[in-house]
Amino acid sequence: MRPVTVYDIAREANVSVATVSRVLNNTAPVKKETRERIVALMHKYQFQPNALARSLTRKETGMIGFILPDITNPFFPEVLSGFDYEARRLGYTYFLCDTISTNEENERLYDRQYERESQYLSLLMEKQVDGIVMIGGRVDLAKPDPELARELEEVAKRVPVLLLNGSLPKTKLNRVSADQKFGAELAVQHLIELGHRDIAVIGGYSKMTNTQQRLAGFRSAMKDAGLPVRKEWILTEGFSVPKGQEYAAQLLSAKRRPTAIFCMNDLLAIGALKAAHRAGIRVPEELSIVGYDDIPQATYSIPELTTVSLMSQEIGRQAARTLDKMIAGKKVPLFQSLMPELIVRETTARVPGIAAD
Amino acid sequence: MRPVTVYDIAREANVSVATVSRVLNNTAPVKKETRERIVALMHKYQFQPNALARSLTRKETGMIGFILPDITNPFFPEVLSGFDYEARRLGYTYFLCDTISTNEENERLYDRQYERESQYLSLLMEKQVDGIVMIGGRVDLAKPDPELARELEEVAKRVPVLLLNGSLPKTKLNRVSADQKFGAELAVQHLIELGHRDIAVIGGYSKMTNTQQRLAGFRSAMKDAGLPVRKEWILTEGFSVPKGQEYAAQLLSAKRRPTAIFCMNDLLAIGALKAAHRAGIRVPEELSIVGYDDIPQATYSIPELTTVSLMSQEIGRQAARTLDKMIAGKKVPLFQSLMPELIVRETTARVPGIAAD
DNA sequence: TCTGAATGTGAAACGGGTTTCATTATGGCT
DNA sequence: AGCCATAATGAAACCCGTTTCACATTCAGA
Repeated sequence: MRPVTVYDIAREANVSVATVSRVLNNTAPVKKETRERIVALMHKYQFQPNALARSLTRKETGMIGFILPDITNPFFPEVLSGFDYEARRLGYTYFLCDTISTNEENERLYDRQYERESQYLSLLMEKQVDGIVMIGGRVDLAKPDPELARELEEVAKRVPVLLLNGSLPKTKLNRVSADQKFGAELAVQHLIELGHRDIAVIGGYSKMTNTQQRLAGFRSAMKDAGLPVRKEWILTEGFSVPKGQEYAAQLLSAKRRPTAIFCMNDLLAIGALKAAHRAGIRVPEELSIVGYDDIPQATYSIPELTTVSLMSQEIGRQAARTLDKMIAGKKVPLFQSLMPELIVRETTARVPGIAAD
Repeated sequence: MRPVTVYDIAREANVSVATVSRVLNNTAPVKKETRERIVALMHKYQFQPNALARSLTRKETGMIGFILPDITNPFFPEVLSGFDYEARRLGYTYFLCDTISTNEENERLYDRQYERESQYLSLLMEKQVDGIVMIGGRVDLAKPDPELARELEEVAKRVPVLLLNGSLPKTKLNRVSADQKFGAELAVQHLIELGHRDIAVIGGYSKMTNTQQRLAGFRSAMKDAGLPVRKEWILTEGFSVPKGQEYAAQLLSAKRRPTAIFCMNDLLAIGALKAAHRAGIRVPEELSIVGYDDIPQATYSIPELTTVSLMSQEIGRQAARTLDKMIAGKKVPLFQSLMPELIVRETTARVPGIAAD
């Protein structure tokens, strides 16, 4: 059976569709009894206006595209849940666009990710979304992908685009990010205050903006404290638990080993925790570990992770609010920065051999 | 600047819009040179067909609504990622509909969840989605919510609806689920084979179908082995890490305590692990723990969790495939069941005091 | 009583595609 | 040479709302 339309309602109410539309949207006064007759019919037939038709003329859909690299990475659900909260409140629905591929064996493949980003960008345009938010992937590259830059600028001419936790230097795209350098400084300063001098860093991808900024934070904190940075204690390229375990195992098996490890995310920190455990090294007594992101899992581990909170939910919320303003044509700052917080839990302690104050 | 339409292309190519549409969709033969002329113009202007307009006539949108209770619960991203994989392959995009509320303090509120489900249902209808998949929430209630049942049956008349890992007894709604009872039997039999006789169960919600089924599996496995079930060792109402910790702590502090705990999900198991650690009880030497779901975090803990894999990704994939068939009007089985697998890792061992074979 | 403003309503155009139907040109085959 | 199937294309209707414009009423104020 065909869904009921404004025409059906109009016919049965003996009015024109214009009038039906008017009561539907409250856009013009309608005589009380006429209105009631129409409303009654709408209820009777459970009339639901076709959003496609409506959007076609109104030129707004209330739909947003959210492009992210991998929903199974717990950082993104956090951001997304903040975004969801505000977006829903503001009357938007959103397409989730995951750019990772998995093969039949459920292994994650990052190789075609960039291609996917482009595909989604044009798909979303066709779907006439009101706005697009992008996080991760090529947005995170320090050396901006010229292809993506060109593409995004093209897209941004037609529909508001917001970049989260990343940037595309040389382009004028709006973005909201956590201050990565500051976050890293927070973490490293904390370790230094605990007496650590031998601090290693693991994880991240050297090509990513975020990683570079955090590394910069690390370096600046070390420099401020007059501490040397040892190249062989900076192990990048990776963001997963296994990688964390691998790098930490490597560090811990060397003759000289660090007393603290700063991890580029919590997953790595969890891996480091496992490596320490396997090596029989106690955390935090013999080794301090600090993570980054403050995903929920940071409190699941034993001991619980000391970490830097990016306030992921807050980023998501801010994204929704900002995008809404952009859609409404209001002015928004080109760049919004959120200050991370250090969350001290159980994986950090005074450096071994130094008495507490 | 106004986006370019088929009319613009048609005018400049000196053809009618019908012809443009034909090359766009390859629905009828078009003379080679005409086609080339049109294609060239499409490239020149970067023509992107308006999906709204297209969907309006075609009466299909390629959009699906995915309703779930809480994206930050790691089980759902797993399912979703499987769903994403297949849905994308089949040419669908989907709206993510999270029904949980969070207040400004980021606390999760479950109270208005049911209301949200209903709101999303009608929103999705208005958006003209081709299909809807629902997981968790009221779908999971053993005593079906008559309101939801009525509503869903109404919706299902218009658009295919698929229920994941749940059911709505008395309704004829398609569903795909993991066999919860079987999964629980797997877990409990494993413990029994290791010599455990004193087995406790924690977590779940007594009103939920899944919980009841798993409990049934637990009971049947115990009965088959001729073991008694102690009421005070079944602690339900909860699915989180803190709850797991709380319940396990309670069990472990009693005079007589179980030698094994079967947890209704991995989050609870992680909590139990923490409780054991705090109580100074070694896992698995003194206490065996088995989880449920096999979320990625199950391998992050120390020791790694023995758990039951629901093959969450597989459920998501199957959902996408099935929904696609339903949309295409093909016949699909009313109920599809996936068999869970036991994943033995490090949290289970022979019961203390009994030598290995 | 007259007038300008506000109320109430319908006809028709519009948004941007798809699809049906009709028409003409073309090619293969007897 | 004649005929039918197929290719190639356009005009117009359609999908389902919104919006503009025009027109008729009603009402308050002078």
